[in-house]
Amino acid sequence: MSLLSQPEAFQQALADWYAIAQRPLPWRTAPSLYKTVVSELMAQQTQIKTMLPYFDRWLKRFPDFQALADAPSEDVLKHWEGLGYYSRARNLHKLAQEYVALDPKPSIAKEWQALPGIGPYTSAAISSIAQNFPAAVVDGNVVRILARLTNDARAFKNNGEAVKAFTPTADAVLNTKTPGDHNQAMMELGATVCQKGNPLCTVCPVVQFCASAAQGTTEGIPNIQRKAIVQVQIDRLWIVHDGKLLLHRIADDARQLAGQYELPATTHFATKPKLGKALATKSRGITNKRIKETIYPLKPSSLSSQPSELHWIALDQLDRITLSGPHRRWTKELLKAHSAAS
DNA sequence: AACGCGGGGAT
DNA sequence: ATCCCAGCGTT
Repeated sequence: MSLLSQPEAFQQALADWYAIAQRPLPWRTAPSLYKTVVSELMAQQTQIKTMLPYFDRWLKRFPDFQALADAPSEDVLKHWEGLGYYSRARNLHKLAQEYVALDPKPSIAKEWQALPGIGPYTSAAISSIAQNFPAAVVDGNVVRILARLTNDARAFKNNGEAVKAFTPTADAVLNTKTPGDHNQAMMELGATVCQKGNPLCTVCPVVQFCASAAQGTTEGIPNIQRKAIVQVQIDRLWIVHDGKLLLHRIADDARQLAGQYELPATTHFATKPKLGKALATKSRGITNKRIKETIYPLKPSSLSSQPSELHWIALDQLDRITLSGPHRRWTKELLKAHSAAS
């Protein structure tokens, strides 16, 4: 059996599997265009499992395009807090405002792509899933599946190059009768069976079409180069006084974490504060950085000056502001220890 | 074409 | 510790 000579047989095997194996996701049980749009924006570079609680909260607070369009932006950002890639939230907000004013509404992939936050992948996903438009999605899952099905061991410089390379194949195997289910089935297969490590070929519904399975080369495909990881060290301060915590507010026009709060770093002060024994050391990875952050306790009396971007936030008001994800978590941890100690 | 953007799940 | 995730916008 060959993928490209018998695309209909491949499509059928995939569809039969998807009908029984698909996960019950909240945007599948009672589908709507709005749910499709929200889920696709949230799913960009984010695992489905990670976004599920965010999706539910979002739908409760912003049940439709109009409610989202009317919401204040602080509210929108607050509901995205912790999910990362915050431009997605700003784009989704703008998208809702543009969408409610649009007439006629977008109905094909190219029209969706004109809206903010919608690129080639998301336009194909929305139009195929919600509007039965025949556009093939090419995400990380689809790249992996197609590279393996065709036993393509080429080395790609980055993910974008691989996406481009497999787009013609994705178009060629698309089931144009049921493009939405076909696209979701491809991604579902990649997420649950054709995984990066330990692919479950013995239960794969399309293994008979898979050239890499026949050759035993599946696990090493696709071959995509990665960027070097950069190590970063940041010293931060834990300054509590009179029931308030000193936090740094990132500028609204910053490229990174705009408008969000974080624990102040020593670099935020004109003269580096004198540090004692560390309160905690945290390590995390983001994109191509490995960040080590050491948090030092400091008495406010030892501060020489206070830059304007630093703000005292009452401890019982912390839930009202948006902190970057890890800093929200650490703040909660340290407050717990702080109250236990006092 | 290359780069920056977050945070977390899985191994 | 490392890879990668239902990618996009900017440079």
